[in-house]
Formats: sequence, structure tokens, C-alpha cells
Amino acid sequence: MSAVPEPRWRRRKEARPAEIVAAALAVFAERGFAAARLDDIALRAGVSKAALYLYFDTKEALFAAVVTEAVAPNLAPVLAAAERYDGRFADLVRFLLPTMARVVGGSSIGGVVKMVIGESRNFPELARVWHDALVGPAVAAVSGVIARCQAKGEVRPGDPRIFALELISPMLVALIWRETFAPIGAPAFDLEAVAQQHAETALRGMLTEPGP
Amino acid sequence: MSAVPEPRWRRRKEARPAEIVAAALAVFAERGFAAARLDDIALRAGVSKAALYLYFDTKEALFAAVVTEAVAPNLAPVLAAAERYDGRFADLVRFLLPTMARVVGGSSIGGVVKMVIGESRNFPELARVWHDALVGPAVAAVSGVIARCQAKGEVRPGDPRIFALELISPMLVALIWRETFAPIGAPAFDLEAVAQQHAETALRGMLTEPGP
Amino acid sequence: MSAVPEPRWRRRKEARPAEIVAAALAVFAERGFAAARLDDIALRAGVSKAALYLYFDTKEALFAAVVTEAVAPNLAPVLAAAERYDGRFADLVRFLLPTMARVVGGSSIGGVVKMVIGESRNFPELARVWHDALVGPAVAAVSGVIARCQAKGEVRPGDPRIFALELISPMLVALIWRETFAPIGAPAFDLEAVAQQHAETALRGMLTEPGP
Amino acid sequence: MSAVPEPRWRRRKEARPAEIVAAALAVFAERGFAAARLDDIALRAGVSKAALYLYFDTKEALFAAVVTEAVAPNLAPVLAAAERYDGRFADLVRFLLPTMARVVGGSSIGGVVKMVIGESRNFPELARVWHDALVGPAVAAVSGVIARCQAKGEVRPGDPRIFALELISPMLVALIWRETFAPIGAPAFDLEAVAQQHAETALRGMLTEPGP
DNA sequence: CATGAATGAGACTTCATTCAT
DNA sequence: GATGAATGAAGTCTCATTCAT
Repeated sequence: MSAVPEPRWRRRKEARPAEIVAAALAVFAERGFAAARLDDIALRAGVSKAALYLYFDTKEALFAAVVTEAVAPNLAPVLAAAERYDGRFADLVRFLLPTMARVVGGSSIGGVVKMVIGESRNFPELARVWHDALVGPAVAAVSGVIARCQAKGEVRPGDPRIFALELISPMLVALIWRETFAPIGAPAFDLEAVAQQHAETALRGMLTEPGP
Repeated sequence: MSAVPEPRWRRRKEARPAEIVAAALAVFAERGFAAARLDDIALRAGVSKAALYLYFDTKEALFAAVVTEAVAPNLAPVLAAAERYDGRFADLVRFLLPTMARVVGGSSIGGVVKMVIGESRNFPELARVWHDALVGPAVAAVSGVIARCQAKGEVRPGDPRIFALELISPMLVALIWRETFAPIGAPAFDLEAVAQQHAETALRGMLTEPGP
Repeated sequence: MSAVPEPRWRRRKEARPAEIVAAALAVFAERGFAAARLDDIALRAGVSKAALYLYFDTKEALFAAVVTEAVAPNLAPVLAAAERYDGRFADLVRFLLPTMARVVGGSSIGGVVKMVIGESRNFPELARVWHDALVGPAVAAVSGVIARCQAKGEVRPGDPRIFALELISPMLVALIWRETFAPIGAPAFDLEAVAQQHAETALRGMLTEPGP
Repeated sequence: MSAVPEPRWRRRKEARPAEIVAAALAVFAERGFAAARLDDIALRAGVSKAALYLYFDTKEALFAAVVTEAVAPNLAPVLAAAERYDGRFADLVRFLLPTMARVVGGSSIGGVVKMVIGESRNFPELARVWHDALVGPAVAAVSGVIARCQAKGEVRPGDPRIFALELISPMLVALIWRETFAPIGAPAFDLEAVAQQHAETALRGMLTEPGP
């Protein structure tokens, strides 16, 4: 037998799961888990509905893949950076919040957040995947930094996990607000303005010494 | 004693709608709007599925009733108080947050919040009802107080709506967190502890003069 | 015990069945048997839905009453007249068809005819009642006259039942047409014009000697 | 021989819609539109209920297909012939009526006619489809011929549309009669006998010169 | 590998009919 | 006699999942 070069369509085949995951991300974000139809995902991915089952056993498995493969990687580097961070708390906050605003504001993460919140009880696996891959690490990373800054005397005493919550929540709520109430015409929050103002409020509230 | 068969039902005209709404609140909170089955609501309310249609034209109408009749009344007096409030900002915050923690923590409001967030895109009417009856007024009331306290020089300058967001968000996220991640065993936030700590952080961050 | 005069509401009570039958006639004619809702009939009759069951065991029984009590009596005198008729055939026809046009055109009989036709297979009792009370006698009466006029040499030979059919059908079809296609905007037939023209055509076709 | 289980279904893509339409024709004719259950149609067609929705969006759409695909084609050639016809009126009538008797008598068209009449008010779309695809063209074709024969002096003056009505009605009523009253044992009309006798009556009534 | 075709299980909603008052 | 309240059975339509090709 002669050497057969890799056929070209092989590359295509390997791309399939990723294409499907991307399509699923979009549809899940738009419709929520229960209301998302596999038909739509297949259509968006340009494959047949049956083909989805070649790669994913079940609708839930497809969602898990969305979280681990399409959402988590975007957050990973940010978290890693936070974990290693050893500078001044104020600088971190003044960088982190606006960055979140930009990254999150421009993606469809908001839609997925909404979905996870809404469907978690019916599909606990969704919540577990989301928690273990994203939210847990994020909270851990941020409260870790805070704890270190408390040790250095920069941040006032208090439960670091709660401080982390205070730090991130307004961004998260503004995001959810946009996803939830914008479609009905209610005035949304400007994510970047929230980041700006909240950075200053939070620092003033958390630091031992007022910054510049 | 002769055998008296239980009558299949007993007339309970005036109580029925409220019972149904209560049952619906529970089931919606547990399953979300789309996944809630009218069968379950009927079962929980102790009536037949068809009986639901004596009082509510449609599943969405039933949800609207849940919001306006079972959820909104709980928040109304708090909002009214906030609107009339004319005392010191610090006192309000130190009262408001723990109160929210207690009221919201003890009810199934959390589940409904989750549902509205999760299903808003597919059922915009839900989002509208929720926004118009609850969230809009709440934000308006709180930012109103803040604006007044800014005018008096108690609160630092800044967008009052964003300040309101910063004030409430941690409570809301803690609530959502509990609803979303508690079922999978992740460690929850203690709502009252959050209220306590956040009240101090927020005041320090928002007031012009540090309090006592 | 003293003589108790008939209470006034007694009259009302005796009128109830007739009022219900009238309401049912209207609703059946408008919607057809299956699609007619007892709710609507009750509403139209000004009674509760349950009250219908005081007088009629079942929806079908109510329909039977409509036929025998509200429709048949209208046709009875005409049929009786035809049965006794002993004059010239041409005079009868020139009187009968326009009369039908006027009587039938002004009532809701058309709707009932439609209903009987449409629902007969599912509710054979309807067809039987309708046939035995109305259509059978009508055909019998008309073909009886025709047979007598054949005996007198006025009408050409041929099956008298078929002659009866030829005589009546255009009126009936024009009626059905109006009920069926008028609602969608198709041009209807003018019942009286049909009666006029058909009388002459039919006479020319059926008489042995051309009339004047 | 090893046991080969019957496959649950076999692909039959091209045949399916036609099979379904045929089944639907039968069930609609038997039960009427509203009373026809999709379950029955599916059973008759040998497919699952859900499969119907692969080919037809809705029950009404299925009916429309029945009319346009199973009924109209049968009448089309007859109408076309009539439209082009340029011979003597008497020949046409003596051919047309018996042909109708045979064609219509042997099919389940009667049942569909009944259905359209009975359900038109509740489902105006049915009436429209039926009118536009069948009845309208039929009346137009026949009255066209009549008008042409009037111009040639063969047919007496009079409204051609009404003449068309007079010509066709007895056939139609005989058909409806059979569908309506045969099931309850009432004596039906012999369609071919009606055609025969009515042809002669109608010609005598409509022609200017008596035929042979 | 890929898919068109098919399905079973269920969801919401309607309505004739019945029961307790 | 009369009714408001209630229900069970049914009907249309949807969709995740599977099979044969």
C-alpha cells in the first residue's frame, strides 16, 4: 500500500466539534437551555441534527462542552494573572474591573450566565460544571489576592470571600440587567461607567489608607 | 357510622386563586417557567389542571399573577419607606441591607428571581412585568434617596443609579448564588453576614465623611 | 290550604326550554354542531350552562329538539298545503319556489342545513331526526303532487322523486352556497332570481304542454 | 434462518406525502374536519402522528393539500374539456352529467363536499381553498359554455350562472343526500338515473328548439 | 462519517358533563 | 329549579433522541 496523504476533509472533521460548540454557545445564550432547539444549533453549525449525536451524547453534554471549551478558556488567563498578582491592590482593581467590562461586555457570556442561573435547578449538572470550571476558581482567585493584601495591611479586615463578592457583584448585575431588561426597552447600565465608579467606591471602602 | 365518601371537591371560591398562585410560585421557583408543568402546579394546589383555566387564561397570565400578587406586595412597603426616608444615609443602609437579608432570605423570592432572569428572553412579558412592578421602582426609590443625600452633602458625587447598583448587587448575587449553587453542594454565602460587611464597606465608599 | 294562584315565575319556567332551543338554533347554525359550545348557548339563552342539563340530557338531545321544535314547524304548513294541492302544476311551482326563496332566505335555516350535512356522519341521530322530520316528508309531499300531475297528464313521465329533486335542488344549492362561500367574499346567488328563472326552466322541462 | 426483526419503519420519502394525503382524504370525508383526529389519519397512513408534521405544518394545511392534490386533479380535465367545448349543447349535457355521476359516485369526493359545507364557517380557509380551486372554476367553465351556446342561439336567454346552477345542482344534492342519509338507511338516489333524467329535463327547459 | 426520516413522550389548552350548594 | 365550581378525557403540536441508509 502506498502512503496515503491526509485527506483534506480530515481537518474539517476535526473542526466539527468546535463549530458545534460555538453554535451551541450562541443558541444557548439566546434562548436558554430548555428553549434551545437542537434543530437550531445544527442549522447554525451547518450540520444535521443527527450529527450532533456523533460528538455529544446528550443536550446536557453539549452544554458542558460549551462551558469548558468556549467560556472557561477566556477567563482562565485573567484568573491566572490574578492568582500570581503581587502588586498594589488599587492597581489591580483599577485594571480588573474595566477589563471585565470590556471582555464580558463584548461577548455572549452574558447570555450564558443568564442561562445557567435560570436552568440550574432543572439541570444541576449545568450548575456544577459552571461552578467548578468558572465561578469557584474566580472567587477563589480574587479572595486569595484580597487575603494577601489584607496580610500586607493594604485591605481592611473582613471576610475575603465577601469582599470578593462586593467587588464583582455590580459588574455581574449590570451584565444580567442588560441581558434581561434591555430587550424590553428598559434603560441599561453602561458597563464601563459602572466599572469606573465602582472601582473608586470599592477601593475607598476596602483599603485601610485612602489612595491618591 | 355510615360510610361517607369524601366529596371530590369542596367549594372554596375565594381562596382558590390565592392557593393556585402560591402553588405556582413554588413550582415556578423550583423549575423555571418553561419547565414548570401545569400538572404539577395543579397537583400542588389541590385542583385539577383544568381548574387553573377558570382563573387564569394562560400559563403566562398565571406567572404575571404570581409576580403582582405574591412577590410585589412583599417589597412594596419597604420601597415606600425608602421613598419617604429623610434621615441619615448611614442609618438607612445599616437598616435596609439586613432587612433585605432577612425578608428575601426567608422567602422563595430567590427562585423567582432566577426564573425571571433565565426566561426573560423567551417570554419578554415576564421581564416587563417584573421590571415594571418591582425592579424599576426599587432602583428608582434607592437612587432617589441617594440623590437627596448627595444634595445634602452626605454622599459623594457620582451617578446615583450606579451607586444604587453598587449598594444592592452583593445582596442580589448572594441570593442568586444560594439558589444556583447550593443544590450542588457549593458553599453558600451567609446573607446576613454579607449585609453586615457590605453595609460598612459601602458606607465607607460612598459617604463624604467617614462615619463613627 | 288556601288556593294558591300560579306564581308568576312559573310562566318563565315553562318558557325556558323554548328559549334554550332558540339560542341553540342560532349557535348551531353559526358554528356547526361540534364547534358550538354549550357555554355560548347558555350565555345566549341567559341561563347557566348547568341549567341546560335540566332540560336536555345531552348536546345531541338539544339538537334533536332544535330540529323538531324550531325548524320542522315552519315547514309543516307548506308541506300540508302541497299534499292537499289539486290545482295546476304550473301554478304550484310558480308559487312554491319564490315562497321558499323568501321563507328560507330570511331565516337561519341555511345554517342548520349546513350543520346537518356536515355533522351527519359523526352524529347519525342528527341525520335521522332531520330526515324523518323534514326532508323525507318534503320529498314525499312534492313527489306526491308530481305523481298526481303525471296521472292527470300535466307532467311528463319520469321518476317523480327525481323530478322533485330537480325541482328543489337549485334552491337548496343556492342556499348552501350563500352560507358557505359568502363569508369568504365569493359572489352569491340571488335566491329570488334563482327561483324565478328555475321555475320557468323546470316547467318547460317537466310539463307535457308548454305553458303560456 | 436467524430472526430478523421487522425494522420499525422503512424509508419511503417520496411516497409518504401522497399516502398521508390519501389517508387524510378518507378520514376527513368520514368524520369532517374538526372531528377528524390526527391520530386516525396517522394510523391510516401507517406513520406516527409526529410524522404528519414533517410534511404539513398544520391540520388546515393538510386539508388544503387534500383539496389541491387529491380532489382538484380529478375535476381538472373535465373542466378543461368543457372550457374548450364548441359543439352542440345537447351533446355536452348528455355526456357531462353521466360522467359526473360516474366519477363522483365512485370516489370519496362526496365526503369532502360534506365536510367543506359543514366546516366552512369555522375554518374559512377551507372554504376559500375549495372555492378557488374547484367550485369557482367549475361554475365559470359551465356558465361559459352556456353563454357561448346562448350566443349561437341554442340556449334560451337567462342568467348563465343560474342556468349552470340548475344544471349541476341535482347531481350535487343527490350526492350530498347519499352521504348524509344513506348511513341511516334512508333510500338514496341512483346517481346515474338522476343524470339521465335530469339531462333530458334540463335540455327541454333550456334549449330554444326541442331536441330529437 | 453523516444524514433524512421517523417517533414517543409529553405539554398546553378546550369542553361536555357532573357535583355540592 | 338553578348555578358556580370543578374535572377527565381528549386534541393539536413540539422536540430530544434513534434508526436505516
